[in-house]
Amino acid sequence: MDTFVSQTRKRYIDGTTDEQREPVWKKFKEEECNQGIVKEDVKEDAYLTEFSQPWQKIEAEGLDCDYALLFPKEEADCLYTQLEEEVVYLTDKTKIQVFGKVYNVPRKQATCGDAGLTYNYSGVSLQASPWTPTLEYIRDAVTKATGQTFNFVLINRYKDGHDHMGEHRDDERELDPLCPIASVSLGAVRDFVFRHRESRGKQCRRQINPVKLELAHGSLLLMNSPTNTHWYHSLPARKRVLTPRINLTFRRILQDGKK
DNA sequence: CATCTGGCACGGAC
DNA sequence: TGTCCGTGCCAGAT
Repeated sequence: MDTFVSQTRKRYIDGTTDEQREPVWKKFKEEECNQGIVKEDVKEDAYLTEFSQPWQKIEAEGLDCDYALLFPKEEADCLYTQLEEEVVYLTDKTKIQVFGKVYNVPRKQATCGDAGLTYNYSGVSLQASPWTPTLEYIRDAVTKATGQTFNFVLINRYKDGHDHMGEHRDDERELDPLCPIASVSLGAVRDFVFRHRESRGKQCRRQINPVKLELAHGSLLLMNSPTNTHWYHSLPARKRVLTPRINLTFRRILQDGKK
């Protein structure tokens, strides 16, 4: 089922392309967040035709993302099930050090990628396992949809709404800063929050509203340059979420850490 | 890329 | 309709 066309120019829900369009915004909470939010009630099948991609642009000062439903529900269900069988997560010895204390990460992690790649963050060094068939399939679907290639994927599994990830930037040295990061979501819908680096803290320099999204089952969020240099992102805990979410972030890693 | 805590907002019970 | 109270969310400290 070759639903996705090799087409590097993205087409949006309203049929326009990058050159033509104005950003389309939807408010998340009217009072708090007048930046963009992807919360359209999309009838996915209506947009996932053979010839168009239903991209939505998410923009703010220094933030540039594209969001689309990459997989229809049935296919996303299937991919989720296959990943649950295929992916071998690191044992719960995945530790992280913050403010001098060592913690287990509040989620499960795995890494796959081309042979020999390692990924370092917050003092942890993760060696890439070989690609699995399902991960290769998803990677190739992302490449067809975006025109971008990737040599590595970080897999995070959040077993329920208690699992989460704190605010951070993906600013590792070995990441190609100009290559977008492609985030594929499968399973439970979770909130996702961007916060501008200069609008954090009690006496922050500037008042810039956060950008809040819901990441749907089967969705793809492309984080384009320079988003990661200006904005932190997080996956906050959501107590009412009772089912798992698997997140795949496809990246391009530079072999010898040059920048 | 962590947890902990206090303040606050929201919503259900009555 | 008003108040009380439990829950969850967020921001700040560490």
